[in-house]
Amino acid sequence: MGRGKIEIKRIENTTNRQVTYSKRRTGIVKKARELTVLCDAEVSLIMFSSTGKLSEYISPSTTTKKFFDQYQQVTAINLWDSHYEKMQENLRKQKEINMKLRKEIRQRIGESVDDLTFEELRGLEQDLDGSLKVVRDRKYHMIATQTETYRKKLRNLQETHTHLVREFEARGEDPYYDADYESLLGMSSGAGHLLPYHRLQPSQPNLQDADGYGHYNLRLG
Amino acid sequence: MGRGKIEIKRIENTTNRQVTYSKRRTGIVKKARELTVLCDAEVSLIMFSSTGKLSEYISPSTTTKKFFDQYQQVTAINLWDSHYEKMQENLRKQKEINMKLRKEIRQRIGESVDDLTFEELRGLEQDLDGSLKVVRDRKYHMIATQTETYRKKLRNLQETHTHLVREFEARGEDPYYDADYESLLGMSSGAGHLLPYHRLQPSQPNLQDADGYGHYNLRLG
DNA sequence: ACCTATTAATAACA
DNA sequence: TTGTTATTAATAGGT
Repeated sequence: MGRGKIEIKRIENTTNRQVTYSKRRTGIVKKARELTVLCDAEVSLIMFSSTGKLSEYISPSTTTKKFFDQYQQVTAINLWDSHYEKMQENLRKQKEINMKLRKEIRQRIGESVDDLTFEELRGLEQDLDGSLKVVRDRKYHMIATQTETYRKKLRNLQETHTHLVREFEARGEDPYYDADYESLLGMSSGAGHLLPYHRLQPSQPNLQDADGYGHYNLRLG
Repeated sequence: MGRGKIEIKRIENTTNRQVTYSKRRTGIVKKARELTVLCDAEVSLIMFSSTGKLSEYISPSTTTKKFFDQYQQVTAINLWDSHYEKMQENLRKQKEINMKLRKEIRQRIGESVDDLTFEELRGLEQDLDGSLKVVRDRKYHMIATQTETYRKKLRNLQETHTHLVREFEARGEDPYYDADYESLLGMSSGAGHLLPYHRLQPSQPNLQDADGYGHYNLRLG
């Protein structure tokens, strides 16, 4: 329907394409309106030009939203809605849980303990007592472990020293080195038990802080 | 364009109207498709017949959702999206907080205490110790209060009885009731079990937004 | 559904 | 963009 028949394929000439878009757009909107009126139908026509410009026709007596709703009702794209509902419900639950947790913590901390019944109080006390025991045990275990590590390292060091000394002795080197070594030992440790000829007795772990909060250097490893 | 010109107004004859709808629907969809191809446009055409039947054309390479998104982006019906984003973010935060709270509780209970540093352990121990003290204090205070109440009641009872006895004495009755009263006292003054133990459900906190995270009114108007 | 006279849309051009 | 117009496309009414 024009001065010549055209093939239905993309019009490469930009100007031409835009002119055609404009004219045909007018035409299709007219068709949509006619369909609406003649046949008592509801029509939504939305178009984006290649440049992204929006045009639309929506049959009167129908808002866009209403149209979408109707469309969704038919096509079940309203998964959205249920998703939304679920999300809201989820949020509500999360908040609720949250509050309960907060309250529990508050009580465990010792706040807001005034409105508990005696039985609840007694239960909470026992809980706390148990927890405290666990934590203390863990602490002591940690101290013990670290102490043990420390002792092992110490023992290792001693053995290294022993080997060193034996090497020196085996080589029968200039006694200069011996003297030097002895003085070195004397300076570096001041502890008789580090001397290679003394066997270390298994000393007790240093637990003087067992009842307090001792300052061990626990990051030996 | 037909055997005669027609006025653009509702076709009253139902059959005629439906035939026309069918024919014109085909026509307009063809137009839409041509527009899409010729002009490189995106087109959404949705139609409901007067009987509620849905027909649609949506340009290929565009999903319905994408189309809606694009439409909403242009028309600002996308209030939705931002609401949704906020909600999702909110939910994420709630869950995160939740996890932290759970972890804290677990540690306070004494579980999952193994991955704490020594310092953290020490802090936790002190916390627990403090909390335990608070709870114990509360418990003792409760006992004291209850005991005091009990004593007052007892005293009251005694006074009442004393008055009674005096009345009896004044009336010259046999002091038989004295003995009975004493034995009654002996039985009931065991104290502890008179405390009113109530096993109550943990009180339900009012959860309305008390956590400070605003609750959005997410519904579209 | 199909047919086709007739009207409507529009391609090319200005 | 808008207008003109030759030409094609859509379709109303009838079968």
